[in-house]
Amino acid sequence: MEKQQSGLIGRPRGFDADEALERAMLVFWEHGYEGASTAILTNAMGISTTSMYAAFGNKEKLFRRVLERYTEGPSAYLARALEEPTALHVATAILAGTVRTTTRPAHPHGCLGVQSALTTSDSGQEVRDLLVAWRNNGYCCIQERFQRAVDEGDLPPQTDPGLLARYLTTFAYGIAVQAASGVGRDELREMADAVLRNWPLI
Amino acid sequence: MEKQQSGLIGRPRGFDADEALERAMLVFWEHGYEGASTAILTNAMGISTTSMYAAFGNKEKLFRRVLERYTEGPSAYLARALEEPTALHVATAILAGTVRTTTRPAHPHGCLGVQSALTTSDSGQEVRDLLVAWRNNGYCCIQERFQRAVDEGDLPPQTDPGLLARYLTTFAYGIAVQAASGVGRDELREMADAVLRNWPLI
DNA sequence: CAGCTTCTGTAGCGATCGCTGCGGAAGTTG
DNA sequence: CAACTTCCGCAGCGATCGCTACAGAAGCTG
Repeated sequence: MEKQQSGLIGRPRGFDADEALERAMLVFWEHGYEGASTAILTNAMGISTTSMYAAFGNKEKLFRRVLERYTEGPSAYLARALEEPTALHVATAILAGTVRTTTRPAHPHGCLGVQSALTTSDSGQEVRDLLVAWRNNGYCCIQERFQRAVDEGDLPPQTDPGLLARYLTTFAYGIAVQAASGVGRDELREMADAVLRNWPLI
Repeated sequence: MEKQQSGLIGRPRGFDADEALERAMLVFWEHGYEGASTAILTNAMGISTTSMYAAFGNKEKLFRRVLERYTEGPSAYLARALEEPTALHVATAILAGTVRTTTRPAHPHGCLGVQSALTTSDSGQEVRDLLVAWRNNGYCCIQERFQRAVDEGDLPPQTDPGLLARYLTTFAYGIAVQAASGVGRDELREMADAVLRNWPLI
């Protein structure tokens, strides 16, 4: 159902699934999971509802694919940041990436992983939980990275890696909300710079 | 339509409008503006849809009333905080109030003003804009308070009140997202304390 | 070409959305 | 009590929700 299983037999798909996912991502990003109706989604994707359901299963599965794409695309700065040599470099890359991604011109403002389903109706609870897990996963990766920094002597030994990761993610979430509210890139970057001048705060 | 205009003539309202608003607030707080259906709202309020429309006009007007109630109730810590004698006291009261309100047991977690309509469908844009304005109003009040602190010599003269207010609100929004994601009160309070130990950061 | 598989456009499913017309019930004023 | 005003339960409005059955079109393999 979800993908062509026989491979090359039959009529091939008449649209680029990758580009359709990209367009769906922008709709979910702007309107949220429940705010994006299948009609708006399929219209933006340039395909019929039938094609969307044949290719992706249903709306929730489409969103899960979109979230994967978001993680490997606009949010990929996080994975790259974790590979920076020092905790300060990590934090710098995360905040710079957050500001850049949440205020990109001609893109929806804010963070898809934050604003897509902070609250939902009962039928959206699973997606809400999915995004809670998504954010928590990011937090855990940062925490582990900071723990490594402590072990390596990059951060003071009395540093609490969990608390420091909580501080950094809290700030990043706040930037996402500010961006979604229309606050400009320059102001957010200036603020992030001030935070980094006082690193590590905790 | 919205309220009894003749005063005492006719059959009096059969429910407590204040308590109905309180219950509606909890529903909007938990499910967001669009995630809270009129059926769930009226059921929680204990009244029929007809009564709700007669008393409050429509769903959007009900939400506006709820937002006023939220501002004067759970979010009243902000107005009180602005009256604290020093900028540090202001910031301390704001962060303490944010943590307390967003993690109150037996209440929805997070901040109604942040999570009710970060993203919406087209029909919810007005409420989304309303909450953007609500958050911006809070920011402006804090900025003006910090400007006063600079004028009074409470903050260093080179301090940028706008940037400092942006920093504080960003952190508060981040706390709200963390709380909505299930992060506990103690951890958030510990983090807020660390931020306040480094005040003013900017 | 024939025969097969898959895709896609139309049309519409049941359910829910926000909202309302209507008539009887309920409480107030003389 | 009668007359009046307002409230509220029932029922249902048109629109939209996520989703799907169906059949013909389209492209593959022989």
